[in-house]
This record gives sequence, structure tokens and C-alpha cells, in this order.
Amino acid sequence: MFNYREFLSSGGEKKWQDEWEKSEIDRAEDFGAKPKKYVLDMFPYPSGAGLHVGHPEGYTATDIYSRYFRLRGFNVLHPMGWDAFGLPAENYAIKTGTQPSITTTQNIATFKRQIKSLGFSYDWSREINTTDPKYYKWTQWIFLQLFKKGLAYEATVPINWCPGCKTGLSNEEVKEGKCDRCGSKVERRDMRQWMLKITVYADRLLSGIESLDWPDSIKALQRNWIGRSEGAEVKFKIAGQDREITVYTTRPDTLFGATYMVLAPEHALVTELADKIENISEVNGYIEKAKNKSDLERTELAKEKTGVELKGIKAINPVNNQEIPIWISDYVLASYGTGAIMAVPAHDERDFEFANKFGIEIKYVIKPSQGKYLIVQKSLSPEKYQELKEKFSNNKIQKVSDSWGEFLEVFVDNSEEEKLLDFLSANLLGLSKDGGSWYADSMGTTNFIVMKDKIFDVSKSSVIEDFKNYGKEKGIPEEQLDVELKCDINVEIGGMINSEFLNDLVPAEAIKKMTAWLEEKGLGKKAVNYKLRDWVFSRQRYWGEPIPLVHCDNCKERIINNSLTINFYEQETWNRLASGMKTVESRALNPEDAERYFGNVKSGDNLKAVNKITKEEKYFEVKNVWQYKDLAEFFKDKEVLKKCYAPKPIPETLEQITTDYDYASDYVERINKNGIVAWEVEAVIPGIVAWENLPLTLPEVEKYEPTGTGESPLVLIEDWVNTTCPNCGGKAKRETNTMPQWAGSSWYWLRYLDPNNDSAIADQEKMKYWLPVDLYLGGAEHAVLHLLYARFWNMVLFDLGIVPQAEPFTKLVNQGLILGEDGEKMSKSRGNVVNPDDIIKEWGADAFRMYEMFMGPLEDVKPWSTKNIIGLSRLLEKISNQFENRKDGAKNEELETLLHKTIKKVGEDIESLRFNTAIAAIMILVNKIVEIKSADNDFWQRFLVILSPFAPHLSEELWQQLGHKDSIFKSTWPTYNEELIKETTVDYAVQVNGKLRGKLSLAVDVGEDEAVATAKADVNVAKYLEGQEIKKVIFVKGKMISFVI
RNA sequence: GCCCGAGUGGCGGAAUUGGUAGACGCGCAUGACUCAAAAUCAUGUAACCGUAAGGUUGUGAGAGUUCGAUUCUCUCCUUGGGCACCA
Repeated sequence: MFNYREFLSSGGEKKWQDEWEKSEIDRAEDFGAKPKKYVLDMFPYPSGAGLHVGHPEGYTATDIYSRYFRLRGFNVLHPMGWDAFGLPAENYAIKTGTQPSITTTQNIATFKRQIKSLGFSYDWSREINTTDPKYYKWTQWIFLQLFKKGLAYEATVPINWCPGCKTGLSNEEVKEGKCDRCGSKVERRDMRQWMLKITVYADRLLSGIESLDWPDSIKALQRNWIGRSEGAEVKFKIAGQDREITVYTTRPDTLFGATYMVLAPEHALVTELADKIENISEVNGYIEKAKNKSDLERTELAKEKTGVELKGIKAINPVNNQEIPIWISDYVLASYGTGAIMAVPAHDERDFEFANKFGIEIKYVIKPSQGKYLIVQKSLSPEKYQELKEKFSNNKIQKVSDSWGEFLEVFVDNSEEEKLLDFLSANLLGLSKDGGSWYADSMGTTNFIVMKDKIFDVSKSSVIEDFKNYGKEKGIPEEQLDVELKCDINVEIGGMINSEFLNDLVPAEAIKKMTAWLEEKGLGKKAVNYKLRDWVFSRQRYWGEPIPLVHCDNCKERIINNSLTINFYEQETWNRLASGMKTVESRALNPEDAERYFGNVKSGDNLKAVNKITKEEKYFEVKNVWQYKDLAEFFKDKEVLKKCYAPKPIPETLEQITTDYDYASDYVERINKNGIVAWEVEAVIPGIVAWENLPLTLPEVEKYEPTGTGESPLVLIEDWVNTTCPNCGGKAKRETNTMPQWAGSSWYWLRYLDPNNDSAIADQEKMKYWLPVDLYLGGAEHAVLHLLYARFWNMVLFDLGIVPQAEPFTKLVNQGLILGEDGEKMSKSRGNVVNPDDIIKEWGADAFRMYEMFMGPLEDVKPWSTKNIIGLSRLLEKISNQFENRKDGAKNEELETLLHKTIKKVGEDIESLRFNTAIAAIMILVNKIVEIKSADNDFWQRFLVILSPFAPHLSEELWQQLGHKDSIFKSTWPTYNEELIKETTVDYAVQVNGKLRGKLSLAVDVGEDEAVATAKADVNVAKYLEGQEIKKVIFVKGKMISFVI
């Protein structure tokens, strides 16, 4: 007699887990003939706490999915591994002195035991571990590919420094100004860092999103993070100076409304024109203060804008030649756009706030015309309301309420403006709020300020004054006249005003027209900007992949930033050259440009200029990062080509140059071959970089404590740091920074394909066979970190011809967070953490798996509830009991039909990851078995297979009890018969005037006439139809019949 | 502030080319079995009125479109997540 509880308590589940492992049933076959399916879980960080119930949610889902597709005849790759570099193990080491590698090994063992106890069908022969030198050899190898491609560079930049973790962080690792890991407030620090040039891929990372079958929310997050914006760069001249400032704006249409300019405190203009600025000490004081503020402080103080005007100099608005003041303020960021803005207070909220605070002119250049009017409701009689409705029947009238009371809103389009105004003045204005006046308060949504007997047009600049004067005349209390116009930032509606050649255009069109105008006049041009910053890639910590580079003193020079090369041309050369180049921007070098070009150079570095023909060299020592006076002097009379942000391979054909390459420096080598005189400037500092033989293994250390000085503990191991240069054989020093945690996870799905390959990250053919990943499941917390980095690396590897697709993950699904029983996030401190071990011990793995799937939709956030597990346990017990009651030859038609329906439903639900409804369907079927009392072997053969992905242990056990020698997972998914599933009768709902009045069971192919006649004859329905004229009958086949009377 | 998402019984949740709201499970109630309890089985379970038949209301709030709205449109509220002076 089979008993489910006995099966559990006697280790029945473990028995099958061992059996499956022994028979290697879960192995994926490389190059198998069956269609392939790559089902991937985000691999876990093996923490000391072990698995929590959130982990198995995703793993169960992919397990069910994998088992289902194997039963459907697919060759499924379903691997698991460990993302084991990271701070917890290192912090534990600092506390206890235990080597991170030892803790990691222990934690992995725990995780593996727990994961195995859930009966997941992972192919363990492909297990990987990011901390294994055999694995990180290839992480390092990929880094070197990036380095050789010019995508990894060293730079001294202000970075996010976490004082708690004593390491630098990437932008993606900072949440609300705090460290994503430890919660410490992040500080700004200038530090030497290895950076990855992810910005080069910004556009492709953005456009690639479109093709992905990912949740919209994740796509939106990535789009936001990349933050592409289109706009224009506009040049503003400084009055009386041979100097201009370039600003970036997305709203060139509002240029006529630009009443001042703002520079970031770091902007080079201030130092350059220091002697022209009358209040220079005040300005310098402000700059000094801004410098010392952390990013967090800047944003915390954001509520109140600060700034200082640069007295003595003025900028000239290029569209109307008006002189406008120049300010510096930290609400303008040096790191975005050009570090300078034109301020249009009337149509930008930040500028509006700033201008209001400092009393700067606000000039409106867009007339709003959304056509929205507000009317006080209490002034409307029912008759008037009716009249209003009839008059404006095509428009929307709705009730709203705010702190002022209840109103009606009437939306009219422009064509009906006049009509509404007539109506307003004829009917309503005399009856408005408080017997006095009432006004519409937002310029953004309203055309007119409406007063008792007068309407004011807000497009007139004097509107507020007019309004107030009129109000005073009428004796209206002052506080009721406190009208404020707000800034309006819309692009879609309204027309331009006060803008000469743009007048009456919709802003969106005005943007195009203005941009074209600027380009034509040479005052500006179209430009694109991204919020995405380069990836700060080095960490000053121990437990990570060593960066496999060597600094050598013998070798003289090092290019610290491949993007830095700029070419300066003698005037004559320039003249010969410039006519043939379309995309080149030329100008004499000035400090502003120098700052932009050499922003990565730090004090003490050298800049080397090389004459490409004579090979003459000239060195400039950098005294101050923001000042390059010597350099500027030397190149004063030379033109400079625009810097090259994006080093690209030397083009092969002329077409390539003109179509693909924006930047002239890309093809400077070719030009030089033609004898053109140019100076090429590189930033150089002592020490060459060479790369190591891989893997460069992480040495053991005695102290894991970060030094806190911006160097990793590796610095303390002298015989590791000191090495020989692979380049010249002389004395050299190793790089001591390590890689961030995200490095190992940025390519791990490739390694599963070929985990033991010692000559490549993975065999090309294997990659072609298995890639891309068909289903990738994991938490949404990785939306911009792991998923963006992984896409970036994959794209680079694709460009190198290593991986076959640019996008690694075709379909991505996020499992929702599981909250504690109290509805809060599970956390140790709250004491609401549930340990899977306890649940499995009490209820078994099958019940646990099924409960996690039955909780609700996979993607939803949902609370855990231990008491609800009993429902699933009962189900499994019921199944066991009914299995014992089975009777051969006792076929039941009703049950057979329901089984077919269930086979269909469960299959469809698994494919679309709707496990909760699949289990509900299984429950309905089981309830039917109970009702029928007995089912035959033939029924069980098929039922067990559809149960098996959910409850593999019990299904396998009962399967074997049916007499099978082979595993149930070697069988095939049962088929269903469409004919059998077809219903013969359908329930129709009968409605009268939209209310349900009766239900009818009719033949599936019933005609409309017959159905309507039957419906009319129904007692319940007839009651309502009696003595009524039927105006309309609606018949929806298979659904309902509706009478309108 | 901006960008996503969600609001349905006591609870977890079903149902969307607009067509019978509340599937399935938990819980609860009553009954059977038992000396009793647990377990199990049976029945019931949105709210209100009614002994019942039946009726009315009902998917965050308000409006709109429709014969008919959880589903579509608009406004608002609450809530989860993300971004946060990105010009």
C-alpha cells in the first residue's frame, strides 16, 4: 500500500534524486539532433546564509519548463553555476581571517546540497565557478580583448567611493546616493581607475533593446539608463571677446526665450576669463564650495538653487544678438553635454526656479493651446449643464475636484475655442467662485485667465499685470489676485510666439526649423547626448579577478587613454585638408577644448606632441588639469581636429571613411602618408602596460583589509606586485586593482557550453549550436547592472567574431520577489526569512515546488504563507490515494475528456510560464478523479507525465509502480484529441438591457434565430420582455444573447 | 517631479480581440466519522434584502464610449519598483 507521507519520511525523494544523478538523465547533448533549447537561470552568489525561498521560485519555473520541453522532444541545456567573487566572503575574511576561497567552497557546497534537494534537473557536468582560475582566466582574457580594442583605459576621474566597502563603485552600483551593498553614503574621489568604454556602445545597446522579448519595464529601465537625447549644440559668443561657449539643448525652439546662460562650476571659461570677471573672488569661492560637495550633497541641496553671476562678461544670444548674463551654478553638471546651458526659464522648470530666485527675466515663447477650461460647478444649473453638453457634444466634460472645490472640466479643440468663450461669458462668468473672480492657474494647460467679465490672454507678456490692475480696479481682495504663471515644457501643443521666424509653429516643428537655421548659419548643429557613463571597472579590493596588466618603468611611455589622440594641423595643411572633409570640426585649441580633450589627464602627467613628418617631439607637463597654457600657446595658430571618442579600426575603403567615420583622427594615418603636416598629441605618463600570461591567479594574502587609500590589499604582497615586464624583461609592477563582481557574470552563459575548454572561452561550433539563450529567468534587480554589462560584453565579443549573435538573451522573464509572511521584504533583521530546508523537511520538495508555483503569477511580487502549503500537500496525498484506488479497465468518458483538456491547458500554460493556472487545472482534474472514484492505468500513464514537471519525485515513484523500468522523464508528453475536447453544448448568457436575466444551454452550432427564440421563451427572460418593444437583439455566437428594450 | 507596474471576497489569486466577475487554493461555518481531538469526507462561503424563489449592489474613486466595461479612453487617489538638477 503506497502512502505519500511514508514515501516522504522514508527518503523517497532523495532516492530518486540519487537515481537521476546516477543515470545522468539531465545531461544536455552537444550537437544533438533534437531541436535545442537553452534555459538559463541567473546563477546565484553563494552566500553564507544559504538559499532563501526566493531562489527556488525561479529555479522551479525553469525546471518545469526544461522538463516539459525534454518530454516534448527537445535537447535542453539547463545548467547551474556560482557567481562567487564578491564582498561578503571578503568581509567575512576580514573579520575571521578565513580565506575567501575556503568560505566560498563551503558556501557552494551548502547551496548545491540545497538546490539538489529540490530535485532540479540541472546538468551538473557543466557547473562553473567564477572564482576558479580555469574560469577567470577567460574573464581576464575578455578584459584584454577590450583593452587591445581600446575599450579599456586608465583614467583619473572623480568616482563614487564607498567609505564602508573602501572601494570605488560604478554608477550602476549607487542607489539614491548610497552604496548598493552596504548603504554607506557614497563620496566623490578623484582616483586612478580602469574604465570600460561602454559609452561607445550606447547607441547599439539602445537600439538592440527593440528586438528583445523582454519585460517592458526592464526595457524601459535600460532605455532610461542609457538616456539618449536628441538636441542641438549652439554657440554663444562672449561679448567683446574672441571666445564662445557651446551649450547643449534639447529645445532649440525656445532659443528666443533664452534670457541667461549657466556654466557648471568646473567649466574652463571661468579660469580663462578670470581677469575679465569683476567678482572673481566670489566666483572662485562658489567653485571651491561646489568642488567639496559630494554628489549626494549636491542633490540634497537641490531644492534650493544656488549660483553666482559672472559680472563683467555677457554672452550673446545668437538668434537675436541680445546680451544675456552668464551664471555659474551646480545645477548644471560638468559631465553632461558641454557643461554649459542656455537657460529658458519660461519653458524649463529648473531655469524657472533659478530665474525666480535671482530675479532674471522670464520670456514666454510658446503659446499654450490645449483648450482646457475650468468652470466652477456650483454655478451650473442642471439646464445649463445640459446645454453645455449639447453644445460641445464632441468634447469631454468631466467632474474634477481639488482643494478649491468641485469643478467641471471642458476640453475643446481649437476650432471650438470661440464658441466656448461665448458660452462662458454669456452664462457663467457672472456666477463664479465666491461671488468674485475665479481664475485658471496654470499656463501649461490653460489659454486664458477667466475673470468675472473679462478674459485675459496669457500669451501676452503683460498678462499678470493686466489681470492684477483690472482686479484692483474692481476691488477684488489682493490675495485672490495672486496668479502665478508656470513654465510650460510641452513640445506637442501650442504655437511659438515672440520668436520671429518660428512664430506660430508647433514646438516640435520649430525645433527642426531652428536646428536647420543654426546649421545653415554655422551657429550650431544637431547633437545627441547620453546619460550613460563609462563603466568604472576597477575595485580596490582583494576578492576579485586580478586585472592582468603590468606597469613597467623601463619602457618609457604609456598612452593612458586611447581616445585621447588629437591631431593639430599647420594652417596650410588645414586649408588643404578641410575642404575635403565633411564631418570635421576645426578650431584653434583653447583651454575649454583642452579640458574636454584631456579631462582624463591628471597633474604631473606629460603630454607629448609628435610631428608626424619630422618626428619632432615636444613635451608639456600638466601643472593643473584645467589649464594647458603652454599647450594652448604652442598650438595657438594650429587647427585642431575633433577628438576621437570612439577609436575604430583603420578604415579599408574610402566609402568607409566618409560614411562610417565621424572623426577625422580615425584616418589621420592615411593622411599622413600623403605628406600632410600634423602634430599628434598623446597624453603619456611613465610606465608601459603589458599583459600577463593567463590566468593571473589571485595570491593568498595575510590581511584582507582594504588599505583605504585607493589601493587593494594586493599592494602589500611585495613579491607579487614586483614582477618582470613581459615586454622588456625588466623590473615591473603588477596592477593591483581587481575587477568588479559583474565581470564574471558578464559572459558566464557562454562557458556552460564548453566549461573545460582550455584554448577558448568556448568552442565556436558549440556556441553556434546552443546560442542564443532561449529563456533567461532571474530577478529584476539586475535590470541595469548585470543585464546591461552582459549585453555590452556580448556585443564586443560579437564584434570580435567570437560569439554568433549580438544579443545574448532572446527572452527574459523576471520572477517577482517573494515577501515574508508579514508582507515585508524578507530580511534577517525582520526575522521573516523562510529557510527552504525547513519547508522541504516538513512538506517535501514536490509540495514546496508546487506551492511556489501556485502562489501567483511568476512575475508578481507576492507574500509567502506557510499555511497555504497544505493545499498542495493535500493535492499530492490525494493523488497518491487515488492512485492506490485505480482500477484497470474502468474507463470513464467524462474523466477522459477532462484529461484531454488538461493536457492541452497544462502544456499551454507551461509554455507561457503560467504555472499557477496549470496547477489549478491539475487540481480540477484530481477533484474529478475523486468524484469518479476510480481511474484506470491508461489514465494514470498520461496523467503522471503531465504532473511530472511539477512534482518529479512522486510522479517518478508512481510511474515505476505502474511497472515502468525507464524513467518517466524518458517518456513523451501525451497528446490530446481536439475532437474530444470540442463541446457539444455551450452555456449562453441572456441579457436584457445589459443585465443578466437568464442562462441557456444550447447546441454549439445553434443558429441565431433559434437561439433568440429559445431565449425569448425562457421564463426568466420572458418576464422582462413582456409588454416591451424589443429595439435591438445582439447575438454573440457561443457567448450570449442580449435584448435591448 | 519623471518613467514603468499594480489596485478584484477574510487571504493568495482566476477571468482581458469588451460578453455569465470571483476558477483553483487557504481560511471560515455546518454536518458525517470519533468518547473526544486531529486527519479525512460532504455541503456552504462577495455584500445587502429575503424562509425561499428571487432582487439590488459590487473589480481603488469619478467621468466617458457601448446594448454590455475588471477589460477601452480621460482625470484623480493609493501602492510597489526605477531614475532623480541629464538641459
